[in-house]
Amino acid sequence: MPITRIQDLSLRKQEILSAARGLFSKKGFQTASMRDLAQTLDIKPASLYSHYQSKDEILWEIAIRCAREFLDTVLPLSETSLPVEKRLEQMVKAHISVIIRNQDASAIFFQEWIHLEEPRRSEYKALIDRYESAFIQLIEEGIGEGIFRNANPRFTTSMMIASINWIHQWYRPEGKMSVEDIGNEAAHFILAGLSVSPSNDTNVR
Amino acid sequence: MPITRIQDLSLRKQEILSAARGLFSKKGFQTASMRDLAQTLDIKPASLYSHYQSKDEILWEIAIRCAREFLDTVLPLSETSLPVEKRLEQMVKAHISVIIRNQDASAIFFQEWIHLEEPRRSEYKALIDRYESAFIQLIEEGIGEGIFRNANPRFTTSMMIASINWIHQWYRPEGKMSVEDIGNEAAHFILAGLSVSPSNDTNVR
DNA sequence: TAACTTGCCTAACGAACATTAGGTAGTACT
DNA sequence: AGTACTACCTAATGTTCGTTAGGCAAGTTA
Repeated sequence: MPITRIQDLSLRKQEILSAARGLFSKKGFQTASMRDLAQTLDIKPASLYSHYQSKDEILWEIAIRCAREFLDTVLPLSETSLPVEKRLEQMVKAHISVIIRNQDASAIFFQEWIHLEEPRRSEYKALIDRYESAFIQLIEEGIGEGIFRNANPRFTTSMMIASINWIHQWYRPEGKMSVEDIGNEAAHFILAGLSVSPSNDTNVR
Repeated sequence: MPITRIQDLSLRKQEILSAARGLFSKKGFQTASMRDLAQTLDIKPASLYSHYQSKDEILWEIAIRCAREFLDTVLPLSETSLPVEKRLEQMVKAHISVIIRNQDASAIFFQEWIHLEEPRRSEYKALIDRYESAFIQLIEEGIGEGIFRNANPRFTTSMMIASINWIHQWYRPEGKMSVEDIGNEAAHFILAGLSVSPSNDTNVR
């Protein structure tokens, strides 16, 4: 018996979460059944309930752990003493690396959480809002300093995060782009999109 | 040339599709049941089968019509005699206007089509690929002309479309941004992200 | 040794699911 | 008047769903 009472998940619980992540992200939460999950683990469906009380609880565990990973990894980078554009670049790259390290969980972080039952869904939504707010505030700060062009911070954040999140849909480790390549391309795209330098000829003001 | 011929629908069929669009986009295809759909229309579930043979067929009708709308509206703009960056700007704005005109259908165009059964799913996928290819080719053309920076065309297209598509998730007609505002912001963001002007970037060749 | 815990089992529950069979009014055309 | 079509109905099909009850064998602890 371990001395620490700080509860990490049992090995079995982790195995179940891992299998569920794969299933939920591949087929979607509603489509993946507890029977599917049990079969993946080579046990009977009822046995899952020795570990988790409900399907919703499994979704919740996956979602909340993934959310924490994003928040803990990315948010601290918004408060360093680096210049605004450097901070944003780091956040974008960090966000991408979290996606790629947790590709299955990311699908749940972005999409499947919507199927959480209340009150978990609201609690989760608040986390995401907090996450996005960090980006919005950073962009506002950059605009205030004249580093970024006068964009709509909320709109820009939405576009930015949507464009990055899509990575989880197509990224394959064996593909041509490395994580660094993706981070560089994405950061370049986004920072250029925010730069004050008048792009060569677009006539948008 | 046309992959699937779209015939005109009876009034009742249109009403069913309209209700289904709302339901599928709001709750997701799997979550929304034929019972839900029937209730929305104030008829019995079995009556739906007088009009459509299956739930899959309803999803298919919605998806394929929406796909046609995107392809017919946006693709012709890629072949005009305008400069590359102007064509891309028009395509982005046209894509956005289709999203906003068909907000419910767009959710299906982007996400719910995945639940189509074969062989419809593959046929649909081919349409989307054709759509994306037009953007990829345009970006390649722009890079070749030295108008766009040396980005990865496929990656950039993916980010670009993902960022625009997200609009259907939050746009509300009563919100602060008009369709024109959104089109301008998005086009600026994307074209600036592709411009050759080097911003503060680490890996410019 | 006895009690407790863990992790699985068999078996079944009620509910919800998409779908089908067969029928009936009302309307339109011949 | 007869035919055919439209748009719905009632009733039921078989399947799958999440979940529960109760039990059993092995390992751990007292």
